[in-house]
Amino acid sequence: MTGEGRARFERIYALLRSRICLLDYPPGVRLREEDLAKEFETSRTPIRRVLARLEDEGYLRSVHGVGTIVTDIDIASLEQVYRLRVELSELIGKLSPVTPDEEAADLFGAMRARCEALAKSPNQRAFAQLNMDFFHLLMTLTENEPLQEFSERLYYQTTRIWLKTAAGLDGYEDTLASEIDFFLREVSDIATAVACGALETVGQIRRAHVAMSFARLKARARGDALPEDS
Amino acid sequence: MTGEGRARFERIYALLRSRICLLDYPPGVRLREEDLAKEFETSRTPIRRVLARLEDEGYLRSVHGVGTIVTDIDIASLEQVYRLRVELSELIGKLSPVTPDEEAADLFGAMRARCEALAKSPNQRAFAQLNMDFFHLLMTLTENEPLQEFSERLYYQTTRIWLKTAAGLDGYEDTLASEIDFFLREVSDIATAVACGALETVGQIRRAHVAMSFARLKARARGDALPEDS
DNA sequence: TAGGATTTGTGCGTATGTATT
DNA sequence: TAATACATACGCACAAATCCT
Repeated sequence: MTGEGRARFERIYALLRSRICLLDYPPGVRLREEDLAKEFETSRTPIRRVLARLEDEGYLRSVHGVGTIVTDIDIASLEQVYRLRVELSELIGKLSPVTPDEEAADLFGAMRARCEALAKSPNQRAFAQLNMDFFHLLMTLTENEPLQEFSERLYYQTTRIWLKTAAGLDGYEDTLASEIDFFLREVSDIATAVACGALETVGQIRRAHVAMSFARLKARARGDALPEDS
Repeated sequence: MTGEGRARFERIYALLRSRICLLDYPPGVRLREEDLAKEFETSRTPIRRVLARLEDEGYLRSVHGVGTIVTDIDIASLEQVYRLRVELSELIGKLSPVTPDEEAADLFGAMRARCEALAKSPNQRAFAQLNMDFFHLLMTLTENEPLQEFSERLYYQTTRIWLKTAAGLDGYEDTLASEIDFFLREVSDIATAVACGALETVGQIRRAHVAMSFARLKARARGDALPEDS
């Protein structure tokens, strides 16, 4: 695959994955090749190429005669994904970290500003988008491509389930506000560390926050009360 | 994809990947969809499904009008892959390690025996196969599926390049014998650790050997003399 | 430079499998 | 249980791109 076709492939792939992970296509939904072909003004063939990749990566499952279904994930599998994600998070600061220049520091500062604005008017979708943007910014701190690729896979898999779980809760508005608060602290701490050029510290902060995020997710799944904000 | 078609897909995928990684298809070789379709007695369509996955995983690159070419990899990229592989190796003992039963210990013992036999009559292809079998046996020690999947990707990518580099050297017979010797030690140490149920130790031994293996590879690429066997 | 040979990419009709009535 | 509707899997023909003479 090369040239123009390649570009179209990447575009459709990124868009569909984004829809899956932002729950525009929630787990269980059936995607129809024909509909997608019509939307992207092409035939079924290039669409099938994209769906095949999304299936290989675990976002979809095609069943002959039925349809192409957005996968769900059980809590046990999710735990495995999260545990690996925790370990990989720290490697950002260990494997080929880049020395952040002033421009990079500014980008992290801008991220903090966006986060503060969000905290004032919480919104789930905006939070999801900001979270995703922050992830991609973090990934620019390492030049290790396999690490980038794997981190991305784990991130998208966990995030969509995180969103699904969060959305299904009673009083999820409080939860959302609370999560945005935790996230603001993370972004803030990491922005500071980046400004100092302390990449290893960035990895450790990230690791801690990913781990805590999953701990809160499990706690809520069990119906526990959240520890008070100190 | 489901049922019979799925099984065929997996079979062809595993076989082609094996051919790529054992250098039956060395880097640069052009695969023709038509030929593969004939060999597996099917049309181009299912073959293209397999090639697409192999391309997504980095083993192949399809170029419109030219062919589907087995990728090569530069030493810089290989270093990135190896460094991540070193880190993931240790996780076998940390993320959902299984408690090995007597049968598992026996399997590792059998692996050691095969390795000792190989040391007496070195053979590159047999070594590659044994190495691959040992890898898969190691993977049974964790139940973390994402870790299994990523480790597998990194293993296959590094192994084929390792083989390519090793095969191209002057006096590679000595190198081969030496590498088999190192490998025998690794298998032996790990078999012992498994027998003790010391999974964390298994991960540490593995990590050390993966790291040393890459160090030797780089040293040979620079044309250094190998340190003497003590 | 032009044209023919070759190979992958695309489009679409048909086969096959599933679910529902 | 059988028939019908419908979606993916497959195979083939043709378009598009590249290479070589």
